[in-house]
Amino acid sequence: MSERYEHDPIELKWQKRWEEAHCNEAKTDYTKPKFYGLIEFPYPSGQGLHVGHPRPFTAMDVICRKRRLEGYNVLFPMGYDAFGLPTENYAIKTGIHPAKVTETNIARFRAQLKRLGYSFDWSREISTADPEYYKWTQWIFLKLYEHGLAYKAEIPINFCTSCKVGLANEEVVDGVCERCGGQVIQMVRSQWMLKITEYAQKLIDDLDKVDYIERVKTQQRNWIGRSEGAEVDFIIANTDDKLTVYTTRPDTLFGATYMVISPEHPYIDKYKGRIANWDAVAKYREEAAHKSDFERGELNKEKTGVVLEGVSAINPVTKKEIPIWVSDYVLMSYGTGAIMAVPAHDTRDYEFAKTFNLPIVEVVAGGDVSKEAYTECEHGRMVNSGFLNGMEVAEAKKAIADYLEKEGIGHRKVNYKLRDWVFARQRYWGEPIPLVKCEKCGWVPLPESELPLKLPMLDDFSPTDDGSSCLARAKDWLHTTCPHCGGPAVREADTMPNWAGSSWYFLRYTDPHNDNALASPEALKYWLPVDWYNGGMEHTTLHLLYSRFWHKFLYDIGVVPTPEPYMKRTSHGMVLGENGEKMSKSRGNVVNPDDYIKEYGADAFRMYIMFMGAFDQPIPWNTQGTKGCRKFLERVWRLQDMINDAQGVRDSVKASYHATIKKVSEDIERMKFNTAIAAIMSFVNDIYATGSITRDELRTLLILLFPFAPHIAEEINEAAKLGSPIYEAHWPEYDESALVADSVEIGVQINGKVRARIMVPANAAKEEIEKLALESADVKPFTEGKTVRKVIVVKNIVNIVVA
RNA sequence: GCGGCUGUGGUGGAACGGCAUACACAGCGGACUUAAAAUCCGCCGGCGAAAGCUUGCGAGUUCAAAUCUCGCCAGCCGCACCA
Repeated sequence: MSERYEHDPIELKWQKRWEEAHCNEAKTDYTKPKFYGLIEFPYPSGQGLHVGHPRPFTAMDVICRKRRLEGYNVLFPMGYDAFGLPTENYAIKTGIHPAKVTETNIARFRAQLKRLGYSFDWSREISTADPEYYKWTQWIFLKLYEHGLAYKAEIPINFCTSCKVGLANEEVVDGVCERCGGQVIQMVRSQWMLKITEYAQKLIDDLDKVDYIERVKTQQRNWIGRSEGAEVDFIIANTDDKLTVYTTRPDTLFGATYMVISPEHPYIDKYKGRIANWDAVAKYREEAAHKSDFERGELNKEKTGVVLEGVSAINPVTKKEIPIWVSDYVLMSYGTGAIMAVPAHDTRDYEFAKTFNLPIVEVVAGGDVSKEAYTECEHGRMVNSGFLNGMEVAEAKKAIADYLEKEGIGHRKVNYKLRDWVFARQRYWGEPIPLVKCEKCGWVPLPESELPLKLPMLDDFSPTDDGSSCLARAKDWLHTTCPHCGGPAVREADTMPNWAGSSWYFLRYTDPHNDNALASPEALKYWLPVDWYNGGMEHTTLHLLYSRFWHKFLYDIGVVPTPEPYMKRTSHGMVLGENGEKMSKSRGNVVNPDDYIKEYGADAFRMYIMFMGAFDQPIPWNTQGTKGCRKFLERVWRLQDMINDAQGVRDSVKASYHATIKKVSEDIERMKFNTAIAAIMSFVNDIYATGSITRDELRTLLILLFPFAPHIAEEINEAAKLGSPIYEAHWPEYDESALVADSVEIGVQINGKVRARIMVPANAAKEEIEKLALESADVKPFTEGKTVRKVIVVKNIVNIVVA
């Protein structure tokens, strides 16, 4: 009898053995076929791992372990996205330096990850907060700056009037400060921006070059939000000045009965002297400043606005004078911050016009504009539109654009919803921006030799009164000399957003200890692109887009060899709390895996996290679940006592054996881990039904199990003396011919309803199956006295159509 | 609001447009045991008297729909300074 299955000693033993064998480290042999598997590196929070982390980690571990057995040189690295807000807030509260906090948190994460038996290449571990790492983050920023992709702009931040601190959107709850409940206002600051919009078209186009799951591509396309339309100039009445709008519907220009500008639009101040109701306008603008773009975009809220009295515009085609309104549903951040309102054919304009009794002029026939806006009108014909009358919408779009361009009052324009990236935070715990402001020379980049520009060691991390980070108080650090002229200069006190370090970390893994470059060209050439990147859907629009942008830039300047960073992108569903809600500290439903690992072992935990549901779907955590997988592993453990003397694979389990190899092999590739495990379970059930197992059957079973539950697989393999350690084994192949049984049962449908099941020879011709089906005793009653109109024979079903 | 997604037994889920409920969890029964646990073997969706009906609801396409299309209803995720 084998000993009882005790997970702790077994798992610790094999973790040590693998480490000593260096079997999970990527080789620098650039002649072998390579596989680069990547998962999103974690933010090392103070709470340690929660059960959501292991889902993608285990999945990619399964894939990478399989790839190694298939003979690939595998790079499966791990690191930490270590800069961030919670660590800094914790430091403000406790006075412990964020670097210290980060170090402690990383140590905990590392220990937890190692305990789970992941086959990470620990020799390549990185942290974005490490100066050796962020040196290159700063280097990339300087390259962006050098190529004109970094610029300063006036951008509002959330500012708590009570704490005197800049707040992240997340920290603003219902318009007030999350911490103190104080009033939050929008405060405009000059901040560094990155021109991601310059890459908008490439970021859309190159989605055709990569193998991302479709919903990721769709979400990226929608986020970038390309639209084709026109910019149109409206003359401000009684001036030579013009107000430019962007519209995707220039064809409806004759229906523009008023205009709306954003509360932040510069024309409000420009025409202050002429605005008769200035007090009302100023008040409205003040109120709008307290709302986020998100709140302002809420459609179901009542439309608000105020008209500019004394300032109006001229519709360039009807020549009519139309009013200009200010409303917060128009955002300064999209288009020109001004719109022409065509209430007959836009839902928001329609509601606004109804609220304020503005004229509604139908310009596309087909709807009923007395009831609602007619927006789905691509095939409608133009009316009330002068020279456009009678045209279809598409035709009218072209005609009006030609007209605008001919008359010089507008032009075709492609617009993107994508906005440039605000690349500055008024925070301490981030990468310093390596620029200084010289009185004489303006903004001057640090020379590469001065990188990394390290964060100064401080004791007090609280921000300053004006919303700057505490770096603004580190005078010794802040005041420096200009690298250009040697005169006095001041460093940038803002730091980079945490997205910076994560935008290129996959490059560093290829050559993590390189002092001379972010990675050597040889390493980049061999390892790139990442073959398979798995991450959460929540990162689809920000992180994934930001890192594609940086990569494309680095490609354009010759630093990286591929135009796209990731060949394949898949996404896992979130692990929700037991109540079905997203796990969060505030909801109090965070589950820590430690307890489960302790009680059931890492193998059982890993199996359950893969077995619990479809990988791409969100799933609530179930405390009971791990137990079932533990029971299964014990069932596998007991196979040791069932080994017989037979050789090879017995005929009695041959079909099942080969089917299992096929199913597990294919399902891992499709990330159908739950059904792969179900197949292994079924095979074990089949083995139990025979009462014994051969050594060859067991060895194969353990190899199939190894990606999911590597420790127990190694242990049984060793204890039963089945051969070399499994990490040195080859992934098994299956015999297609062994899969087919002599005869198969197929269903017979009459008019689409299953009425019978018949046995047919496995390789029977369609005609033969049809004959057997029609002759079946169970089928006869349904066909008697009726005409058989049609018989469809497919794979494992026959459908007989009778009438 | 905008964008993405989901809806199948008591529970988690399975099902290239082709026999709905694989594999598990829970439950029930049997064997073993003085007994219990563990283990092994088996049963196990609902409604209906039955024919049958039944994959959130309602239509459609098809020889055939959980799967495709449209419309509802319900829920989840993201929305640019959380990571």
